[in-house]
Amino acid sequence: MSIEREHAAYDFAYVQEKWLPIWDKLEPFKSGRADDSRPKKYVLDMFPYPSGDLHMGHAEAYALGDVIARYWIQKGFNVMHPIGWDAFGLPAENAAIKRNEDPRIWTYENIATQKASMRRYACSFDWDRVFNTCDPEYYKWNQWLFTKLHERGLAYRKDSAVNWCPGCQTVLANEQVVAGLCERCDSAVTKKKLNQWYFKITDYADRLLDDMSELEGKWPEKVLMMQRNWIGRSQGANVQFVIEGRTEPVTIYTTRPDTLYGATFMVVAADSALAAELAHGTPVEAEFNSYLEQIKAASDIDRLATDRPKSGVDLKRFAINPVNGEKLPIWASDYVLADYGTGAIMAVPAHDQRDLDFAKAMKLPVRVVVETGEEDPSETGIATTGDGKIVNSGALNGLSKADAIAAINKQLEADGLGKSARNYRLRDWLVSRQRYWGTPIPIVHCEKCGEVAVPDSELPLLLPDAKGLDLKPKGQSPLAAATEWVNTKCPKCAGPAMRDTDTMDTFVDSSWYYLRYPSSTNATEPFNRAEIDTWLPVDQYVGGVTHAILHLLYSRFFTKVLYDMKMLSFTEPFTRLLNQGMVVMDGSAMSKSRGNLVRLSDELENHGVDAIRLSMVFSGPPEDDVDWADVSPSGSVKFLSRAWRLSGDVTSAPGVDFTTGEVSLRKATHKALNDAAFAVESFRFNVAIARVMELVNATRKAIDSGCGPTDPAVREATEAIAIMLSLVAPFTAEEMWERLGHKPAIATAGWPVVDPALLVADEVEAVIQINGKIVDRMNVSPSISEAEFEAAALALPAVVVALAGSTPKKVIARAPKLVNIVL
RNA sequence: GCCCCCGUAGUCCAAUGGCAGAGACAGAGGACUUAAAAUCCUUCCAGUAUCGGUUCGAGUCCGAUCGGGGGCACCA
Repeated sequence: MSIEREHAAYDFAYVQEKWLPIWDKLEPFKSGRADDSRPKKYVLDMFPYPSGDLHMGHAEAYALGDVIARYWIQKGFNVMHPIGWDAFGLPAENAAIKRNEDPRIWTYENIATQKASMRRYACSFDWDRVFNTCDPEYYKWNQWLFTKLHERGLAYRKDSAVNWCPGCQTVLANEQVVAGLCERCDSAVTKKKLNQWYFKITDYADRLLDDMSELEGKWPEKVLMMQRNWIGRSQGANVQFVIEGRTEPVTIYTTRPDTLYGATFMVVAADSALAAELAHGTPVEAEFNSYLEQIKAASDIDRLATDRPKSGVDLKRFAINPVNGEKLPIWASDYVLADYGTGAIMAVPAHDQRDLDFAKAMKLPVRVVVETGEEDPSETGIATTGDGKIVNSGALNGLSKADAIAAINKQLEADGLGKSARNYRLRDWLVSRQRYWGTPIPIVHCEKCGEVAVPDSELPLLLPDAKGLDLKPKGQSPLAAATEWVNTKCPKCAGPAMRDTDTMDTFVDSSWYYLRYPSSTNATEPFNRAEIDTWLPVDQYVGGVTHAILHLLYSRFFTKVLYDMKMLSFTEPFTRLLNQGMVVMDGSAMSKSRGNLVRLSDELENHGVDAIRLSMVFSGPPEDDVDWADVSPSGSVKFLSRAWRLSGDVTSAPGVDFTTGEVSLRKATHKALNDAAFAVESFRFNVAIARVMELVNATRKAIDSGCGPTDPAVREATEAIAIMLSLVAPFTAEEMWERLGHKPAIATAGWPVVDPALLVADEVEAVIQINGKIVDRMNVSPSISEAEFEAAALALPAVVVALAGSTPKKVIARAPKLVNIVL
């Protein structure tokens, strides 16, 4: 590469090749160790899944994370900005089946590819801290944590109707079912009765909800909303109903105990044990059984259809309403869920739409007990849910909804018939998976001892070799076929026992990985407490909103569990969160089938790394989607070479005294540094770049038609531009830095100190309004007093004319910007 | 059905309740050039979805409507 070419024009390809090996040697992003006295920052990007090479979405996410990490480094912080790979999971396994090879091969190949691409993309990662979740050194601690949760009763097995994906041939967590479809393969999810492992996240529902107050203003409001919604806490009451011919009463859950007198029937979930019991031995048992079969056959999609007619079976049994002794018929229906509340409800058709729909379909009575002023629900078919005066309700008559709830709760409690209760939409986290490429569950099943955890000394429990195993999904874990692996000895009694053949949901892997980076090679513990206390919690987490519920909720859960285990001193893992938008094309998500896929490698080839990074960051607010059709990478190239050209025009020597420079350009420089810093800290990266563009324009003007290239202010401005650009366009910035006579790496050059004296303007143009309309302007000193300012405004000829001798009603003066005279 | 967010030039987007325009894309014109590219300069374009309110003053706050996006969804 000749010198001539280097200086002829900005050549991004040449510059990229030039600096990478130099940076490899300098390692500017190695986070400081114990003796580093700089204040610490932990900036974390969500780690990628190695599904192939990096794509446009990665390019955006990592560009944004890089701006933040590089900014704090420039600001003098000891920044840890690590990366790793979320490497277990189905895509690898599916690829392995297709190619008939070990999923390890595909996974580690892709990791190598992505790693090389990240290096070329100039990500400011600390490469010493890398790990992959499929490394036995990592998943060993997954297993260790599983046994700790097991010890505490937070990992348990139960029989339950679980979400089953017929495509992936595995169970799914609630969180992985989106609108009745498998989030991965879009197959219609069905129900299957299975014995599976769960984590008891519901024990933490209240804390997961209440601790969110601490994240207010630091996490996107949207994410907090989604989590609140997902946890779905509801306040109500449990009420006992005596059942004719049954010794035990049945407890129902209601949020409207004030409407107890309006109950006209009871409904139990058709797929609950209670329903089966109530139907058993009655004349309707056959009818009930065939109804149950029908329900089981229905997919989630059918269940979720909004206009689905109500169905059910009259069990010909009766419950006694505890408040008035009325006999209520008991129905079994699928509109009541077996796993929410108690699986049984009192139906108040007048004031609940679902109950009303059911009552209409089954010709059951409707009784109004709250006068809301709306029309009769039995006429309109619309249940009235608002507040009003209670009627037809004995002692509650005349009360408001809130008062009635308080009164009836008190009464029920006194009579021992009920008490206030809470319920949650959140269910326990189903963690078993019937697939190969994941962490083996470290449990041995012994006929004598039951479930026995694999002892710490035997961890990691390695995945059996994929060779010889049929990985094709068949509803049972492929591990079951590894007979030598499965058949083992009970760690407790040494008798013959069998290993659990399921693997863990990969979300277990990502629920604590951020704790591993500070001591990523630690062989004796999952994470080192001293390192954790230094670096954690994560100061800034950056990632997609797709993980708003799953990953972020699970991570918060794990953190709280580890806190309870006294392994951590904090209860929230991520202090601040930034959700970047998606990269789309012409308004819709990129996909091969849509034919609007933009290849990152092509874009990098055509415009260079810096221009792509700049385009991503400049396109708009980071949380908005980037529509690639709206951005102009060639515009970014143009701007970068414009900035680069400045560095060749500067003629003063490095180290020249800036204070002798031309003042107006100096002011522009210091204002840009100040404003850009503020913009970066408030995640308005696009605005920060606009400030740099302004300064580039001002510097260009100063060189061409102002103070000229010899002025120290021109050097000061150009160096500031290079440093600010280093956050988003590291190659261009480094090249500028060298041309300005400095040594690499600019990444650690430091953000120039802003001189507050240079932030004050000499003169400000003030606006003079009469009744809010602008009549004149005047130049004033920024330090002018309010009184002086007002007097000057009133003395303006335009104002004197407008006033015509009259006295203004009111004068609002906001020195030094505005005077509003009210007539 | 319930909840949340967002509507600013042709486009992407700025604007602590105080001059609607910071920045860019696209367009137009000019300088340089034999010409083109590149570069530099200049320039057109909206009154902030609609209606009402609060205020000396509203893109910004409040209410309603319309439009767009998102979340949850038979959770009693």
